[in-house]
Amino acid sequence: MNDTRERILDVALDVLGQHPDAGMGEIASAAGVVRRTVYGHFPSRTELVRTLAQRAVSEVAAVLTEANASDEGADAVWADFIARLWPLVHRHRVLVVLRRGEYGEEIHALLAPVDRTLASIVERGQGDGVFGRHLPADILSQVAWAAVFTIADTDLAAGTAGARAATITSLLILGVPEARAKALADGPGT
Amino acid sequence: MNDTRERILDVALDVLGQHPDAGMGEIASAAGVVRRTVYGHFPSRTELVRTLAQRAVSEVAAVLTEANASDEGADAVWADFIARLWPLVHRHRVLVVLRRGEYGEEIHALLAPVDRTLASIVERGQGDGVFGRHLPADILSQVAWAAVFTIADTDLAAGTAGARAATITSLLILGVPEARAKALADGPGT
DNA sequence: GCTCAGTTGCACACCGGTGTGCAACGTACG
DNA sequence: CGTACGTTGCACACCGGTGTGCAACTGAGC
Repeated sequence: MNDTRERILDVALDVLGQHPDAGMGEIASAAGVVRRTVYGHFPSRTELVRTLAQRAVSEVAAVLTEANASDEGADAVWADFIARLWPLVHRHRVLVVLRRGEYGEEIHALLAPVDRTLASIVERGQGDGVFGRHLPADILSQVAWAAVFTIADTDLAAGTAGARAATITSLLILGVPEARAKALADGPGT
Repeated sequence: MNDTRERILDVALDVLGQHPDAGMGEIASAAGVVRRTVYGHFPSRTELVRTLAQRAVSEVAAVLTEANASDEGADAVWADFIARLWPLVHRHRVLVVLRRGEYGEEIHALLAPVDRTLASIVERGQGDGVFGRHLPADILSQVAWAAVFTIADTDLAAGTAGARAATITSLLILGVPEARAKALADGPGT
């Protein structure tokens, strides 16, 4: 089957997210296939990880674009983004995990456009007074972003509770008052 | 010299913090010593990492105990803790980094008392109404704690700006209003 | 029934890191 | 001066993961 390749990529995303040092053997058996078969689809482990990372980044970039298309305030855009992102947050866990170690440089480069968009949203929010100025926009966006993954690693990961928690927490980091953060997390409208 | 052992531990802390997969050779040369010498002080890489982790954890535990000894409010205790922790935050980077991968279990166990104390502080704060209830105390403390290290990884790491940013951000996560957070970050008094 | 693509199950060479053994060296301390 | 300890610079065996080669098998489509 040609969807073997797809299955390998999907499984590798999970496996590497949990255990970034997993070898080709581990990935292969998780995909219900033999190590040799993986090499039939990807010339090297590096190449597998590369395509994996590209796929994950393009998915998050798409979600971000959708959320950013709205003409809502920066806080609503952020909340919308986190809500959309949540169902596939495990697909990015691998990016966060892989960002340290061998592939760090490469993934950082792939993520650069996303980082920039995030920073611009935060910057706009700061300009409008809905976000705080306790940190420069680029760093602030990174910290808020990272918190989402921290929460994804907790017990809350499953269910909608996680999405709500991630949204509220990241908004708090951005300097949004608690009441407003909760309102944004609950109702998609203003 | 017998302080060779100390130097190895110190250097390993930095090296592994930056690059958790560093080998004995890398650590050795960073310590200005030959690989064989490291094995003269530590029977195995595992043992090196173990003593390293114990040392780092006991340092942070000491700082936490100091901060927690005060009878201030939970928010002031937290701010005090982060301020004290900041100068040696790089010594824990290694713990955070190592928490994923091979030594995860072990480090998690070492950190358990710290985690518990942190959670109890947050719980007290929630009871007093100074911290929010958007997350259960144990998870909330972990997220706030993790944010400190996220900030430590940014450009702000050096200087007092980082300490201030880390304190404010973690307090925001805990649900402290921005004005109060800034006040706590600036003045040690109420 | 034949073909062909994908898969399997070995075999192998290679590499890098680990941990050990041992002889030689230097030097601080008696 | 001599000795004793820490360090050095090899040597080596071992292990686990990578990537390749090749023959055999399977199964779906012609």
